[in-house]
Amino acid sequence: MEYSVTIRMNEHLFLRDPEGSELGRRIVQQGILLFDDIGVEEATFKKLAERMGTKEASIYRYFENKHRLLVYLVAWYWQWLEYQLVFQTNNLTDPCEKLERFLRLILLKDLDTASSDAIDIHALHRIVIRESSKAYLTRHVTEDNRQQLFKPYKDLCGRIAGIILEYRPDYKFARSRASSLIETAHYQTFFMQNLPSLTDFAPIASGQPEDTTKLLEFLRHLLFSSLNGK
Amino acid sequence: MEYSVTIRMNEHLFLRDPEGSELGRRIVQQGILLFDDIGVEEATFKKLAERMGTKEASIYRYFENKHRLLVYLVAWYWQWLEYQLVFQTNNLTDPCEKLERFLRLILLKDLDTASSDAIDIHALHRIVIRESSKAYLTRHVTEDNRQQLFKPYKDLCGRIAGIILEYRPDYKFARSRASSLIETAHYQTFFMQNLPSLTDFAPIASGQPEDTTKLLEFLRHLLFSSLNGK
DNA sequence: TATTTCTTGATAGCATTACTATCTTTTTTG
DNA sequence: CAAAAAAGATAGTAATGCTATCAAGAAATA
Repeated sequence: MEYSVTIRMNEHLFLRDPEGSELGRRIVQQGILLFDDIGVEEATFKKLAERMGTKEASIYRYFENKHRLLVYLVAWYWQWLEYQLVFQTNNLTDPCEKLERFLRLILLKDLDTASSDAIDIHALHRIVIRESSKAYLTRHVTEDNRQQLFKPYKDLCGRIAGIILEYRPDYKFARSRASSLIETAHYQTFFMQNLPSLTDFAPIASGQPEDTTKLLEFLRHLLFSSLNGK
Repeated sequence: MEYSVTIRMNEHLFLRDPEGSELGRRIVQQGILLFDDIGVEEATFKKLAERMGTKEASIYRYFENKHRLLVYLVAWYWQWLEYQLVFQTNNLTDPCEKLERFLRLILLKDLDTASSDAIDIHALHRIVIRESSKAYLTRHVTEDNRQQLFKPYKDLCGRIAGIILEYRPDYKFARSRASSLIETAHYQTFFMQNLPSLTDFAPIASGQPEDTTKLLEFLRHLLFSSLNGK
C-alpha cells in the first residue's frame, strides 16, 4: 500500500509548509502522536514542543494555532483516503464492489500496518474519529470553508456520490448518502468503544481488539438497503 | 405543547441545582442564549455573568465549568425530547406512525413556537446541532458516562430502538439504527446550513428560512428502507 | 424577634494558555 | 564566502479558567 505519496496540501492550512523541512515533518508526525495520546483539548503547542525538543515559537511559525493543525491533519487524512480509494478501485468496474472497498477503507480494515511513512495512520484514524467533527463544528466554518479547508472532505464525498450514481443513476440523495456513510462509520466506532449501549456492537470482552465486523455489516446494510430500495 | 414540565436532572450535572433558584434558572436560560449567540467555544462564564448582571463566581457555584453546563443543557434537551415523544405517541398504536412522529420531532418541525417557558427551545436545538457531539467527544467520556451524564440520550435511543423493534421484532441493529438516525438528522442539518455541497438539500435562496422538507424525506427514506429491506 | 444559615456580591489572586516580539545562533543556498 | 532563511532562546502580555475570602442581604429556624 502506498503510504509515501506526497500529498499536496492547501496553502491556507499552514503558515509555512511542514512538508518542506525536517522540523515541519516532525511537527505533523509528533502532533499526531500527541493528539492521539492526550486529545486535542488537552494538547498545547507548548507540550508538543517539549515532546519534540523544540520551542513553542517554532511551531507557531508553521501553524497559526492548534485548531489549524487539527484541520491540517484531518485534511491530510481525507486526501490520503481518497488516494487509497482511487488506487484500490481503478481496476474495478462494478460500482458495488467499489462501494464495498470503500466501506472497508473507512474502517481501516485490511491495511498492511507496515507504515513505511512517518505518519502513524492508525493514530491519525483515531484522531479523525474523535476530533474531526470539531474541525468544522465551529463558528468560523464559513470562513474556513471559503478558504477551501474542507475541500478534501468534500472531494471524497463527491467521489463516493459519483460511485453511488454509477450504481443508481437516479438516486436522489447521493451526496447526503455519502456524507452520512462516513459520519456514521465514525461515531458508531466511537460509540462502540465508549458508549456501547448506543450500538449493537458490544465488544465480546473488554480489552479485546474491537471487532469491526458487525459494524461493517451494519454500514453495508444501511448503504445497500437505501440504494436498492424501491 | 407542554414546555413547562419540570425535568428532573441528574445531580452530577451541577454543583447546585439551577432549578432551585431564580439565579440558577437565569444561568440556564441566558446560558442557552449566549451559547447560541457566540458558540460554546467563545463563551466564558465571565461573559455569561456580564450578560446576566451577576458575577463569574456565582455561576461557578452552580456549574463546575462551561463543559458541564453544555452537558447539562444537552441532557435537558434529550429529556425534553423524550417527554415530547411519549406525549405525542401514547395514543398511537402503529409503530410506523410513531417513527414518523419522531422524525418530525428531531427536526423540531410543527412545534408551536409560543414558548411559555423560559427555555428558548429553538436556540437550544441549534446548540444541540452544533455542540452536542462535543459533550461526549472528550477524553473523559468514560468518567462522564459512569456518572450517567449521557443517560437521557441513551434513554431516548433506547426508546426509539424499542419502537423499531415493535415494527420489526427481528431487526438486528435497533440501537445503532436509532443513534444513527439522531446523529444523521443533526449533522445533515448542519451541513445543509454550512457546507451544503455535502448534502442534496441546498437552500433555494440564501437568507431563506431553510427548508427541512427534503431532509425529512431523506431521513424517512434511510430509516424505512433499512427497516423494510429483506 | 433574634439568630443562625444560606445565598449572592465584590474583590483579589494565581497558574496556565495562546499567542507575539525580539534577538542570537545555526543552517542553507546562491 | 556572503546573504538570507530557519530555528533556538528568552521575554512578555492579555485572556482564561479557575479558587479563595469576606461582607451584605435574604431566608429559614429557634
